[in-house]
Amino acid sequence: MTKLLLIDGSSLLHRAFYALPLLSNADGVFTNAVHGFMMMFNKLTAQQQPDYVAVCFDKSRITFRNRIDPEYKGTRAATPQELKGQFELIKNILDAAHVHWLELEDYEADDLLGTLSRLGAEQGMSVEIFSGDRDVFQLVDESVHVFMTKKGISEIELYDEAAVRERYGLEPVQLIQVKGLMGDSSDNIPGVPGVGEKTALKLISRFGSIDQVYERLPEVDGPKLREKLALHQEQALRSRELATICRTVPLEVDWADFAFDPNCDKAELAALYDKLGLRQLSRALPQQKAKTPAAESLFPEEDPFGERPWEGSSGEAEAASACSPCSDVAALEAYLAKLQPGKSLSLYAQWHGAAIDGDLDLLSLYTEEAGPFILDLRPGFGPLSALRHLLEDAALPKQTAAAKELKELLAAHGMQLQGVVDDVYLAAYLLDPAAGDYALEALARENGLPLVLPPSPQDGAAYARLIPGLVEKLRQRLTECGMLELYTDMELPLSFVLADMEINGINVDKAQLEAMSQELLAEEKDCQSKIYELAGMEFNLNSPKQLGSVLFEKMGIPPLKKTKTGYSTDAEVLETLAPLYPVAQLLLDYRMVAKLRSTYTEGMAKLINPRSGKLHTRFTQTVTATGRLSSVEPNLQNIPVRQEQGRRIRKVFTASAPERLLLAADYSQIELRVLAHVTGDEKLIAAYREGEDIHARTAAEVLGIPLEQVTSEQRRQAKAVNFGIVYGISDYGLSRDLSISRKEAQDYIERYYARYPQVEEWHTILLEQARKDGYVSTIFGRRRYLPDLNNRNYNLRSFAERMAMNAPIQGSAADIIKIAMVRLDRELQQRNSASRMLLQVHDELIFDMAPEDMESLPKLVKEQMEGAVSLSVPLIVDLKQGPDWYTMEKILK
DNA sequence: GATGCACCG
DNA sequence: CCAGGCGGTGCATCC
Repeated sequence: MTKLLLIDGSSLLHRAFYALPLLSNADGVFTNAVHGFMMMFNKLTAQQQPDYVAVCFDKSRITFRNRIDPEYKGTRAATPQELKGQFELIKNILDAAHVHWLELEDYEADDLLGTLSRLGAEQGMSVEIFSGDRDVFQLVDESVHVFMTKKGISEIELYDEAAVRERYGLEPVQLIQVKGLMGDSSDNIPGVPGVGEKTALKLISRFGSIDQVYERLPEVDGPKLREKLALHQEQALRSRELATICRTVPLEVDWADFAFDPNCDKAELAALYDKLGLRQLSRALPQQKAKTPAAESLFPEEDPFGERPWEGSSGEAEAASACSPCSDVAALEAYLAKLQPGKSLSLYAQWHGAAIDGDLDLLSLYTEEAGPFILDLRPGFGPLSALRHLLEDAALPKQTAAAKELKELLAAHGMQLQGVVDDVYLAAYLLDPAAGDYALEALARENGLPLVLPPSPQDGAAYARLIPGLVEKLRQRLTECGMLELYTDMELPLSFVLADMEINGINVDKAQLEAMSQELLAEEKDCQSKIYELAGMEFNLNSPKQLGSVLFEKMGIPPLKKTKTGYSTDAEVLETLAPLYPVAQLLLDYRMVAKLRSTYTEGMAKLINPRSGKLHTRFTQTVTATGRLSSVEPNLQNIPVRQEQGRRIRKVFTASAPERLLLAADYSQIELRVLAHVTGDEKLIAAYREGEDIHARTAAEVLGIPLEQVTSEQRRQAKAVNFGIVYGISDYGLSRDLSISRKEAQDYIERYYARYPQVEEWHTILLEQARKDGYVSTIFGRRRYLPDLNNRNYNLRSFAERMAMNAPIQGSAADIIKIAMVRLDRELQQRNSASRMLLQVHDELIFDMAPEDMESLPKLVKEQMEGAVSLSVPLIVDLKQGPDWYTMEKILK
């Protein structure tokens, strides 16, 4: 059978561009996307051996779809400059390779694929479409199949009719109907607001098409959904039109033009590859004629640095050979001899396991004068000592990525890292705290820096050489955003404090922990057998699915709530059922003890460091969107406290010696105090200055009654309202929390705003400004970007609005405690104190207190925390001390 | 890898 | 009524 291969050139070039590091050749021409594209092309054509091939491109941004909806694809970001040029390049390469390509004014590549696949199929050909865009699934039929990129570009998946049916539960052509209903935010196709993929798939699989949905609208479940559909019928039909690939583009096709000959003359292509510095592709040319068997993947994982595309295009063969991992002390000393005093040194460490264990694999160094050096420490740590005088020299400025970990790694070898003036991760985090990932290569690309990483034959790359350029660029951006101080005076100093806290660790009583595990296990089994008895069968209690079917089907208990996938069995449901169904209470008991054992007693016991006998959590400084820290392995920021049985876990956390005590200092209502400050609300400020009970005051204000008459129930409700204000209030959330109707919750909020008009005004102005700026800020200028504030989707927009209202509050509180930590650490160092800061739990600091500090430390901590900043309301810190984290008594200071 | 659930501030 | 008042991590199940 004649085989026609159709390639979505626009989509695949984009895919390749974002999947590969941004590399340029010796002439500064960017080639990563064309490299990736041709690798994919060669692999697929070798595998499939098509008789005809065509590569289709978008011609321009404006197409016939813009006449249907002027906003179509209106939200698309501009194509990056580094990619734009590669579209011309790839067309030249395709010409040189004698591969037919086409583009047509007014149409997208998809439409050309749709039309050519139809024409090919009509000619009796078997058609394969290769794309990175799922929209082409609608073209799949008996004779048209789709190859879709998966996970970047290294894997490809084949979709035939059966595969599409399996994935979506629908016929391929019905996907047009689905997209009409759900829309597509990336193409700016509106769809029906409030209808997502789940609902759309459900509707189409039941009714078959949008037309049938509307024909049989009364049969659709749910009045709200019916209303939404009815309201947006026109938009749904228009969205479907936009989503439909045109299969009747006026094309004059002479199949002879499409003929693909792998053995044609490649001289011109080879010359072009050489000119572009695409060595790997160039080398593959002659072999390609001999039809090499297809490789498993484009970039085999087992040799991640061996055949990467930047090899050969770096134009730095000398530097490359000079920076293979090296463990030779003489070579290192020769390198160090080239350094000039006072010039900064860039450092990048690679290690395995926890950094505090010091298992360094590679340490990459870079200086402008001496270039890169990769120190291979896997054979042993001996060579590291040659660096001691440099690493400990505070006068030698050092630029790093992950300074906290580097400090820890070196501390494990008895070295005190000094002189760190930059950490690109912290800088990048401040610039976009929601990004989530700050890999050096990606940072270099995003910041428009040429990525010239010489390869190294084994398994290291001279990453340190990326650091100086990044530092320059990121510092410049921080300055522009007014965040440089946040970087130099808060995050960077804090990272060293955190390193010491992690290295120090916290003492735990392992024997007690293990005894608790045993007790909990016994209790768990007890609950388990009782539940089995009541259920009349045995099943997996930890499976919400099995549990749901036992409770709500077999036992006939009424299901109160559903989740996306089935019955809800969460604590709220079980608590409601508990008075009537004893099994519900048993399940709650079971869940509690199972949680305590698996996560806390057993989970933590596994993480005790065998050398120190302590728990060394890691504080992550670049994870939260608001500026808070988080804690992992183990998470010591969520040790149980609210219920007595869980709270007992705290007994295992003890001071590091019998004569010492733990000191806990927590800010009282710091977030509400920050709210009072940022809103400038007179009533809130007055209440805090008077030292009033803020929740009771809120109840009195909102209910219009005297403070003395507020009942405890009214106070509880007011407390929930205050939380709501901090979290970004919504009537839905408050109604859930207080088990009241939405209307009543709305009422509460309105009355709150009426009594605290400056809070309402702050919310209004904040959102207005944030919609314009695209971000909100803390008191200290820390930003959070919220692009969804202008999203057309109500849910996404509302979500962003709540984040906007919460982030300045939560983030400012995080800033304040960070300031206190940095200052307290300095004070302790200055005093040469034997007391240690151990933990931070968002609004609380835990110290291990030396006997001689028992008078002074509580005073110092209180002073420093309360005086970290001066707000328009006082900050109050409460202190407790005791031999363990459970047995704590208030200190009156 | 996503989901449900449970723990914290 | 698709799921939600904010910010996290960890365990277990299921796909």
